[in-house]
Amino acid sequence: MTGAVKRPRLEDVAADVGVSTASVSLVLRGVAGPSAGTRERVLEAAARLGYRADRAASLLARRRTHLLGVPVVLRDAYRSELAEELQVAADGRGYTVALSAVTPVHDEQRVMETLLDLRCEALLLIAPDLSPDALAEVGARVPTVVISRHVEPDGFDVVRAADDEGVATAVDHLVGLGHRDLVHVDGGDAPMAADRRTGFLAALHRHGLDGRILPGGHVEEAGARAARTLLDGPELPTAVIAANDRNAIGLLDVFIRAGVRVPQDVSVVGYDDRELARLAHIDLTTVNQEAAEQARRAVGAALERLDGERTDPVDIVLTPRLVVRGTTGPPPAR
Amino acid sequence: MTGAVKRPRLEDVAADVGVSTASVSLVLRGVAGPSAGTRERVLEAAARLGYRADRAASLLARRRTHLLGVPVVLRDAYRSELAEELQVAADGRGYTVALSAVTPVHDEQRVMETLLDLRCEALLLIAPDLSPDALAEVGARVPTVVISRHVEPDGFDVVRAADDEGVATAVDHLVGLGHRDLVHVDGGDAPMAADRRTGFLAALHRHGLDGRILPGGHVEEAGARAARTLLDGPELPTAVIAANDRNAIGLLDVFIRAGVRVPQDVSVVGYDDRELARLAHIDLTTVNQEAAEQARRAVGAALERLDGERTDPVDIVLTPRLVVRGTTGPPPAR
DNA sequence: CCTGAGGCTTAAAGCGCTTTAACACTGTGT
DNA sequence: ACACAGTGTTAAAGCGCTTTAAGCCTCAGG
Repeated sequence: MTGAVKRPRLEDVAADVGVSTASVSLVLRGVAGPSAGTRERVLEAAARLGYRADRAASLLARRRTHLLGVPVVLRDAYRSELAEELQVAADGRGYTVALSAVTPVHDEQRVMETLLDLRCEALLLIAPDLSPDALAEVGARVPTVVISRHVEPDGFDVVRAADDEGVATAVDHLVGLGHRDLVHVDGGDAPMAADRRTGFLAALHRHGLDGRILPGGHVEEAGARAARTLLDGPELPTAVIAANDRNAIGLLDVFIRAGVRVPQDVSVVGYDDRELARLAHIDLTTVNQEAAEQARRAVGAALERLDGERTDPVDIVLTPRLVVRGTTGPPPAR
Repeated sequence: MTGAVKRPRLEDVAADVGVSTASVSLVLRGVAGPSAGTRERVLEAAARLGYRADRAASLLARRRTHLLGVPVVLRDAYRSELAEELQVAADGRGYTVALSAVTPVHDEQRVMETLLDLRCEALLLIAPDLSPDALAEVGARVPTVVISRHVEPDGFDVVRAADDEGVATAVDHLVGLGHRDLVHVDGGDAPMAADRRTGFLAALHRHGLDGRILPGGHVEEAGARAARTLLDGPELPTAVIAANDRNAIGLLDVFIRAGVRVPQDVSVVGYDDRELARLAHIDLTTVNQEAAEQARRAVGAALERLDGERTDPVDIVLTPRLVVRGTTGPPPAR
């Protein structure tokens, strides 16, 4: 039953109160002008009639839409979480987030077009796979913020957490516990993998140590594979820093099935601090990327551009935070 | 750089070609009328100028928006996957999906309002938590389809997979393998849990058997807890059917850490067939809910209402499909 | 040669809201 | 009394597109 009760228009409210539509519009948007009396009567009538502004008409008339476009990869928990935080952050600043899913049949480009058709005023891209050139092109068209990806700002802003520092805190923690033989299972060709690799090596060098890097990937399967490789090797390292939490989960799973005790035999560190890592039976030491803060900064950066407060691109780099849980401990005595 | 190059308007294309905006509009929407010559010239000019219709204006003028609203719980992989499938299905029928996230600060009601403000013509609700009354209220306002939830259609349509049948296929499979002592770790007070419980018991009864039900929940933690309970009990069942895949993963994790072999000592079945279940080292036998098909049916149901082809509510029930993998096998010899 | 039909095209009236310039009024200072 | 600054309010002009009725041709038939 499509209760086809026509929704009330501004005009209906105006007629009810006995003022012009201009006054009603002014009151409803909280613009100064109308008297307290008018204000009150308009608000009462609007509430009584259940009036809700027609967004399409409103957008058409005013030049602003107050819509921020966010392409989202629903299969990726980290990106989904960030999208959620973006919506919260945008809401707090009076903006609405329009989400559109990147799927096998809707690539990033296509989703951005859809979002622009909806008249989003800015695009917030969460760890996009686009090339720097493609990003620059987008940035030239519409205010754009790239989130959680290390890329040179070029007509667009960047907000990210320092992956190298994040890995370094993990290294420091492990070395502090006495570990000397560390392995990093990397994220393959994922965008952030390079920084994590260099961060790993650089941190070890600072301690006068060297370390091994094992090719990995960003999903459980890759961690599992890496674990098997390690188990087949001559000697297990005393600690492993995984590319991310999913990778770490796969790693843990295979270790445990093989009878390797964590952290007694080997310590494991993840990355992302996903919900999964916090579960009692996983209890994974990991690195938190401050998603909420990244989201707030990203929305802030977009609004600065929209408000014309800034035109130069910025690169906002946050410091990740190590969360120590139960999968790390002193190395086994040799 | 907000390359503030004003986007071309219909009028610009019309001027370029030397015809009226009406003709251009007609051509661009593929409406019969304009001659082949006009058609061609308009299309050429539109492409050359990079014209894209302003959706807000277009929506305002025509009464339709071709927008379907989907509230999505980003933290829930099953719902996210369904949202993705909905977008694909809608796209195939010429509609666009507007997604909005349900977050701690945006409850389902609020998200629906946002979506309606964007002028979505229908709402597709994925396993909503709303009460039947609340759903009926929504359905009275706007064409609504409830997906993946067993609820009496009441002014809205329902598309779902039969949870009881799904569990029954799992039971049949296990009993066929020789199992006689089955346990179901349920989904607590999640909406689908009840059907899975009754399906479990009914299927066993058909085989002349009885079974135990353990209180659970829909996340890994609940499965882990249930596993500990079972390990502490007098005797392990030979097979466990979990509330869903996440629950099963938690269960498996604890079993494996305790040295229980799967499936040699105990068989485990999940529900949902999430990506995780397919991983080589998990290889979980589980029940697939045909998300893509549910999505197609849901979009179809919504469009039927929008096109006025149907006003009576429907309840479309699909049959889930058991996917046999490596966590199920014959029971241990006693 | 006139009429009517049929094919194209377009003028113009919205869609529901925002915004600006102009128009009352009041009261204040001179 | 008179100009002058507020204060409140509104008429009216869009925003960019769709849609309908009317107009203009051309051509076949009478």
